[in-house]
Amino acid sequence: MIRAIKGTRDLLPPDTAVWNRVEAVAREVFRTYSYHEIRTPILEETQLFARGVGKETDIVSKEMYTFDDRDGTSVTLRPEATASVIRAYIEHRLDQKPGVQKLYYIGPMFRRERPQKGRYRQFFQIGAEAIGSDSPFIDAEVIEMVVEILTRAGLEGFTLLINSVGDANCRPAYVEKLRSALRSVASRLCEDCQRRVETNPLRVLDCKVPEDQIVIDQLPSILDNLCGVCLPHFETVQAHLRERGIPFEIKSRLVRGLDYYMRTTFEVVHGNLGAQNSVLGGGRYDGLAESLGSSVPAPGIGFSIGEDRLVMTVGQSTGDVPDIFLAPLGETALLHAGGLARDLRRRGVSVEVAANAKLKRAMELANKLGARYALILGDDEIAAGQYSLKNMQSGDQRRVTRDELFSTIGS
RNA sequence: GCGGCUGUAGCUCAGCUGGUAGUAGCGCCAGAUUGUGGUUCUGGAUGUCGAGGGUUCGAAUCCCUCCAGCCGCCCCA
Repeated sequence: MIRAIKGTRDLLPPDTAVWNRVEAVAREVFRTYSYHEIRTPILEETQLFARGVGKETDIVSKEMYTFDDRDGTSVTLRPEATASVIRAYIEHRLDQKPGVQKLYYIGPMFRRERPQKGRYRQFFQIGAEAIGSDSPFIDAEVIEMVVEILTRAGLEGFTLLINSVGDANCRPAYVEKLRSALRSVASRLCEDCQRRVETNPLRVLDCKVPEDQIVIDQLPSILDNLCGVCLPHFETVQAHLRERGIPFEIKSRLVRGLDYYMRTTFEVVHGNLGAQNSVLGGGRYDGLAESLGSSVPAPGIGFSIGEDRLVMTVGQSTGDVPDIFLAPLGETALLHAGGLARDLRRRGVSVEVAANAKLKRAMELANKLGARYALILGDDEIAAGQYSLKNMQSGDQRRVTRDELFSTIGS
């Protein structure tokens, strides 16, 4: 048997109904914040991610699906979408368009990790980017929007974490400060952290080993080391969030794994997701466009929601059920039912027709499918210009004319 | 990439220390006389017991390898 490859999966009904609902909510929220959809290719030149996401990140260094195209260029299945959106922004000179470019996307991403609960090799993200403004107002608006999407999608009990990771001005100095502080306490840390002291000191802050926490809590905080631009920026973002009544927690140890983040970063976590407790991550990336070759500055901020994780958390669906199930008796009635089904469908009614004529079987199916009504069409009904309409829940059955049928079901 | 656990019908599983697969539950299909579901009863279909190899007279049961899934590490969404 041929099966879906490791880390990928088929989404089947009724689950797809939940996916569709979540996406519909997201699109509706995006619309009200005047974001517009962008669709970029799933396949990109490898160097886009090497330069955009960062060569040293785990994503680029060991998780990408990369292969040589037939002409020899190295191509990659996108592991995230921000780099592509910025590429498109530069390529199509979207900086020439009026106002802040607000773009959103929904689609599959690919990372070759070990699959786990909430972690797949093909996974879906719902994300957005606001490009062309470095105002903290935009940061707050983006965060508000994401909270709105999660809430309206039905997510409960989540926590919004925010932080500032500084910029090219203050972060390097902080990293050095952190590194030297770490060297003096390294012996009290876990093996992984001892390695990180040299490779990536910021990652120590994200360590989950309980014994390390006491040591880590004593380390210098990025928030005490922000420069004269980053600090007021972060304070303004917080002021806006408070003004809008959005609850958040400052987590100075919140570190992101993509190189392009600067200043504001944020994350939403939820308890039901196991080790993969993050539903969403995002942040500001003012230098990204330039590092991808933009001749003009294009400060931006964005996020992406892990759709698989969101769907997992907002729960099950019973799926869509037919409004009415037609049970024609005999070939003549079936012909008639075909036309009637078409007319109902044109009125927006969802209809299923039993093609095999046995009434008992038809009623059984109507019941199993959860149809609200069943309509029996025998020769005598058709001759009389009336159908037998049965309410499947109450069991009531009555004769109705075609017009009565439409007015009963159509609403 | 590294650990741990798991892998028997569509689904959830039983099958003790090896003896040649379950009357299990749910689901599916078909019946219980003529045009009516949800309850009940009867019957039926479906498995190379994850794959390959080994031990053995004999393996779903023991051993090895692989594959897949789950959980954790790592990382992230």
